[in-house]
Amino acid sequence: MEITRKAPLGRPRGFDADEALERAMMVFWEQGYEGASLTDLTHAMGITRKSMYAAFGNKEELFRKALERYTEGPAAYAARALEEPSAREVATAFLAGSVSATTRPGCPAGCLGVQGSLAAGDSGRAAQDALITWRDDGRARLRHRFQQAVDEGDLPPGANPELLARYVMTVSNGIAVQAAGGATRSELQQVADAALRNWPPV
Amino acid sequence: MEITRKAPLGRPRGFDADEALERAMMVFWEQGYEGASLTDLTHAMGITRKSMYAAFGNKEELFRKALERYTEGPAAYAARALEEPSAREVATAFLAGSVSATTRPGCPAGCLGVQGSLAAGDSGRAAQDALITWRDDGRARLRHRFQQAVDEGDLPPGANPELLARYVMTVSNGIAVQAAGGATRSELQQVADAALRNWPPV
DNA sequence: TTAATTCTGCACCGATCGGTATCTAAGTTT
DNA sequence: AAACTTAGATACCGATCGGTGCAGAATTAA
Repeated sequence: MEITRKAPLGRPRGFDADEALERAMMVFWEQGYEGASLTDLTHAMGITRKSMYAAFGNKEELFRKALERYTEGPAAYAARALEEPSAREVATAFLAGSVSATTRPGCPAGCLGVQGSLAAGDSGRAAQDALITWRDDGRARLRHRFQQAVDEGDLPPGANPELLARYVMTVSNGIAVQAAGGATRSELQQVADAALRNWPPV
Repeated sequence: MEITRKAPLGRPRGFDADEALERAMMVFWEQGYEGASLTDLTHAMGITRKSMYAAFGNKEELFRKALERYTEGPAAYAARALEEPSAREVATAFLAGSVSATTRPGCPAGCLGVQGSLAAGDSGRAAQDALITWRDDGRARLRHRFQQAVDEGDLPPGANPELLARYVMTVSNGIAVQAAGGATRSELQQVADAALRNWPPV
């Protein structure tokens, strides 16, 4: 025992799995789950189909892993926003993060969590469900944070954390759609500012 | 000359083209452009591929016609909202219409103009562009209406019709995404109310 | 060296994609 | 009834879909 495995058995893979996943994420982000073919994906990843299947399982699992990477990368603003000291700052940071993430130069316009699979045929149902869960999860975290703000007296006792979370999430999703249609960063930041001009919107 | 064509030559079609288009619209609405296969579409329409091609051209034109029908049907709330007497009522009616159209029982959840083709591969680019144009058009109509409100003194002189239109459209798009994720009508109406609690959001 | 293991590259699988050719049946005009 | 035009059904087209089988190359352990 205690044999420290210095290197895995067999021929080592000839590509960087992290970078390949990053490339796959970009393709899904731009073309959506169903719109991204294995040919598109593997060409962007710089590997063959066989290598992709060996490293990631199948298209569906590749999408799930790309979504995880998206959460920890371009969408990390969401987790950071939750750590802001007040509900107002949480909402402000969340929307500002949405704006910058959906209009980042060098990345596809919009949000992978929205346009990855908003409507789908049979083959895309699993991805569609995964994204619904993903958005629900983000909304739940906002709700908890706003509930905490109510408990702390940061928000008035009558404030509705459920509604506030859905409100912020709705504006964020709308920003993503607008960005996918070509709206610029400054245009969307103005919208975000307008959405938070009276906060909380009781 | 002056021969009044009483009936078109040849065998008359054995199906109602309007109803077939309605069915196709529902399939595109639910599955998106790329997610809806010709098999899905023609089965729902109750006709054969050949009849579909003869009556509508091809899949892309079928989608465009389905989008027109959507505009005049489920999305007719938009045109009606523009006729409201004040900017506030326009925005209120527009968002209320969004809520009810995206959560209508018996129809797919969400908005065809958003989820029909938000992200797409090569084969869906044309549909994607058509929807971007469609949403831009709706936003332009809102902008003109709000400009009119400024001209009439209904909105203060400093109001920004461009921003107001984008704000309303953003919330509407967000409502569509939320609806696609299963949000209920009353939940979304609360969001719409919150978004208009201070209007205009200057 | 040898055996075991795993990655790569290529060809290939059946299924489905959007779109069409063909044939027959059905209707209209003359 | 003849001539003409179109609807409907079926089978089919080449291309692409997601996914694999297989042979060979590369590496580790013995």
